[in-house]
Amino acid sequence: MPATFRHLDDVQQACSHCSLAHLCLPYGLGIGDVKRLETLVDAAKPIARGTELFVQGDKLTAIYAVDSGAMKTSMIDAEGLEQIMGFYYPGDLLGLDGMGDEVHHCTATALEDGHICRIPFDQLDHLVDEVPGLRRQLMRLMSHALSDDEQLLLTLGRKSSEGRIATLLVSLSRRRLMRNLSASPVRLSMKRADLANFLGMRIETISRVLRRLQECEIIAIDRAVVSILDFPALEAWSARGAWVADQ
Amino acid sequence: MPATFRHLDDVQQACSHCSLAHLCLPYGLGIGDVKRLETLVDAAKPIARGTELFVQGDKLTAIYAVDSGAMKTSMIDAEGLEQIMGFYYPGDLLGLDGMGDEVHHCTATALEDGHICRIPFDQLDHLVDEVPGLRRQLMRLMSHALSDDEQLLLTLGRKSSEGRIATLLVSLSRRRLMRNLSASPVRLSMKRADLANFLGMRIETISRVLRRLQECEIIAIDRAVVSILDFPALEAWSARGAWVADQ
DNA sequence: CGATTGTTTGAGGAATATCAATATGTGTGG
DNA sequence: CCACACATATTGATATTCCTCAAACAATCG
Repeated sequence: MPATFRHLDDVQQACSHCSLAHLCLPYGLGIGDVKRLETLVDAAKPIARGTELFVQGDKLTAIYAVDSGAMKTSMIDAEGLEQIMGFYYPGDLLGLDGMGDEVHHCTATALEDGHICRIPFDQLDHLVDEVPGLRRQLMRLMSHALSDDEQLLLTLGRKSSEGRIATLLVSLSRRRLMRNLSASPVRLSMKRADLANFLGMRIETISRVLRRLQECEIIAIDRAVVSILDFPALEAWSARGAWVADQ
Repeated sequence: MPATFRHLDDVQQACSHCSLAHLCLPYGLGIGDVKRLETLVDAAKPIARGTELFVQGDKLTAIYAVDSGAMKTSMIDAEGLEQIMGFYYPGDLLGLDGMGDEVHHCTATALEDGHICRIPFDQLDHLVDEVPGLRRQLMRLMSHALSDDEQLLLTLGRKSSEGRIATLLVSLSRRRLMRNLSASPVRLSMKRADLANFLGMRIETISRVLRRLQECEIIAIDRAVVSILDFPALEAWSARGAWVADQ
């Protein structure tokens, strides 16, 4: 067995611990296939806040999964400005967007200290040719990852600032639920400036909207931790300012 | 030879006429592979304005290429509102976003009478397993198609209304250049309401900005046809209101 | 603790949505 | 070909949202 491969016992533990469950790659594969895949995944490695996991333009050598902590991805757009693409929490996969041409399209940065799983791409790529179901699953994940982000960014584009914040909070909360975590509290690991960049508004406006949400007792904020007190109300706010397209 | 396959002579003509050239699938494949692929493509079929080529949720049975005319794609988002995802002109591929899970994620509608090429998915899928380069090329196209749209929508999110319109015009013009067409004029086949939906602003604002661009003699509008008189100026406007992220 | 970085709050102004009215274009049947 | 109805686009006046600038406040880190 090559040195990069680990024993199946270690691996089973690694991936079950990884809470990725149905969101991660194994979904839809046979038992044997999953085991072969799991042997590719390195144990979660620590990453320090501010560290870049990969940089836009880097050759894609691996796919990553957030084990603990939080990450952001960002792109430098045509005008040379940074645009934050998304925020990633435990269970989320990173680097899928670069699988097409094997180059990372964005930069991934740690928002706080955490741990990251690494799935070497060349080994995965070989396995893809051997296991028919894996290619499907990868493409499924790829298109889902992209369309989820896209969907969020799209709807944000037509909302008021209140709607944007509420939508983001609802989205983060829903993603927690999908991982069998409690809907609340949500941890906003990113700085206000990151939020502002992502949501396309100013940090001052972020502050004001969050204050308004607190005054209405829809959320409660303690440092980075946001407790959702009234989920239905938050959802109602998330529709706010979503212009109905005329005709 | 199955009835659905056509003779290579017909096919060569079909794809060379199709102006997809380097943008279409054949790019990067060997001559033999290209010929095998071309046998899958049906001749361009007419489509009437307003017709839906495929609908969100439909099983993916084919990939499409715009031969003539123009198309839009749209999604119904979580709040039940229509969100226009993009506009497609001759040479553009449609349906790539659904390749992951073989379900169309958006609805494609003809903006004017035109012609569409159809590439049956099941046959393409078989070919993918046989021709190694094709899978790469498809994933490349897939991720590019997605990231191009995403990029545009993203940058739009942080721009003023003037910046948004200018950016869209520049983008449409650049896409014409990529197909060896003249940069100008650009045909805005879609209604103002579609533009407004896509750009996240109101139709009245669209009107006003277009008027301002005309008054500055940067563009000239005749019906749906927009002539770009001063490309550098338009590019300058496209950066307008692109907030510099603080910090 | 200072120094630095990040966040909140306030006052004023610019951009853009909204509402209402008019104009232009497009298709249909006489 | 014209006249009408209907859809689409433009224009104007007003209201609102959100950004800008400026300052105070809180947190973090050496």
